[in-house]
Amino acid sequence: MPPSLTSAIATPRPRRLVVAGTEGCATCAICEVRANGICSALNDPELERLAQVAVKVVIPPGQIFIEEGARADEFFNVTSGTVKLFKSLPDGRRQITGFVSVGHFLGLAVSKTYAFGAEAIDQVRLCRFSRTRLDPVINEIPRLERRLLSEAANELVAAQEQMLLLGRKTARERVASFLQELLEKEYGDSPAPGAWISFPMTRADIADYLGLTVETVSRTLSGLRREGLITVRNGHEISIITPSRLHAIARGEG
Amino acid sequence: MPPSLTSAIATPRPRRLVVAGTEGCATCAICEVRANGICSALNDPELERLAQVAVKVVIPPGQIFIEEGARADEFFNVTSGTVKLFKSLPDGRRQITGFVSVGHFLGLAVSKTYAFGAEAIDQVRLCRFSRTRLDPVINEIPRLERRLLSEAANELVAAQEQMLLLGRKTARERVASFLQELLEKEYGDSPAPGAWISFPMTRADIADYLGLTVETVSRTLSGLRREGLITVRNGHEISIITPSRLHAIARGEG
DNA sequence: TTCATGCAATGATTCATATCAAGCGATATC
DNA sequence: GATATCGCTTGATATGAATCATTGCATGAA
Repeated sequence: MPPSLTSAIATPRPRRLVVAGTEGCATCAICEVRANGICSALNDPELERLAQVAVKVVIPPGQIFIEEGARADEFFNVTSGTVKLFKSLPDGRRQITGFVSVGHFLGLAVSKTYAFGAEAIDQVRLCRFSRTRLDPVINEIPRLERRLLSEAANELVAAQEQMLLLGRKTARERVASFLQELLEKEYGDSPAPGAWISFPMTRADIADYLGLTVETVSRTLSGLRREGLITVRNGHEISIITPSRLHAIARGEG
Repeated sequence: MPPSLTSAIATPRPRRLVVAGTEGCATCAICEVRANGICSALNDPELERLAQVAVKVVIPPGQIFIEEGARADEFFNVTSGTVKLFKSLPDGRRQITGFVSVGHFLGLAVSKTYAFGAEAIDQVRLCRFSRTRLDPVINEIPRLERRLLSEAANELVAAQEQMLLLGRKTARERVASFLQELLEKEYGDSPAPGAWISFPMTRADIADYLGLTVETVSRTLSGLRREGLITVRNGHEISIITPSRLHAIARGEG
């Protein structure tokens, strides 16, 4: 009955939050991701202000650093690596609501607790902000709030697209949409046919993201491969031979 | 292959946007929904400022007033009635991403176009704002922006919950979740067992919201009725006999 | 080397939900 | 007053994806 139970159990539940490494960060101004994320909205003095409340942390692969339902008293800004966001049912079924990487921030919460969990897929670097210390900074810098709003609006659009996928698309269309999304993340809207795209998530992650089982994801990828639409290398690198065909499938016109 | 094609075709595609009625609104201060929506964040002079850019409109049932992909140059604030938001596939499959009623605002868009459509279910009253005229007002009133951000965060949480539903819940769990949601909208978290809740959406709407077919929604409701968990009256009123049982089912513990 | 473990692919079978079909009341149309 | 049409329900059947089962291939440990 529960579709993703197996994948949820097969995956070893990573241990509880232990911050693996922290480094002081007095110099957001020279941060390697300054052009991304919330920081891109700020000038030097504002960054200086932000730096005072930021701590850099490193999260090893597989570690959950936001626990569903935990007190939401921290904000994060991803500076490298890939994070999966998820929601779970009591029996272990899991839905991944998004994969986020450099530039994205995490922790926007309505209530006092996080409505979702977050787990590092590969090694992840984050900027961590205490909420109580970040709030006054946000109040001081309207552009920062503007930036958060636009980020939230973006995520909302992505979420609506994903609802369409989960509610109405076939397995084939879902997998095609996922690959399409990878392609867009890498190259924007310029297709670049034949280029290799590598992705860190496992088949189980993809399944939990697309509302399918591991087997269906695997079979569907094999199918697309057999049809000559894609090539797969080492399991975690794909090359999209015919982006336009894939795009058509993703929209249900395949 | 396309699950909701039938329901999409069965539903007569409502005609294009024609604003049915407009009334000037110089008096947001005495607006009946002042306590709700974006207005609740404002004091009298601020409301006065807002009123200058607002127009009240009335939308008849079935009319689409936001067209997917259309230029996004208006904001709306729902003052009465119920609206369904949706996304569609080229072949007509449709996913309803949410039902919104009094207090909600619509039109937060990332790009220059709306990523979703909006259709009135019953008669809907809206406050309409031209985006170009609203933007400066938002800049002037930080609290307004704060309010928009919190609203967006709320919607994001709801969207994640819905992704979990669409990706991982069974038909029974989906319908139970929907009823649960109706109950919460009406009574917050105090169950009020036995009270009648009326809802305006059709079975087809519910199906398109839950990623099911009309038939499955109907059968599932009948099942819950037969089991004595709910009572249905006139098709659009339900009474939840055992809220806790329903809640358990919705979370997959039924 | 051998063994265990995790991840992916694939085949056989089952099952939940879609599809197809029919009927029923309410409301609207001619 | 006959006849559509719409929204909903229910039954019979089909099917796409889940489930169950096996295998292969890495990688890491003993």
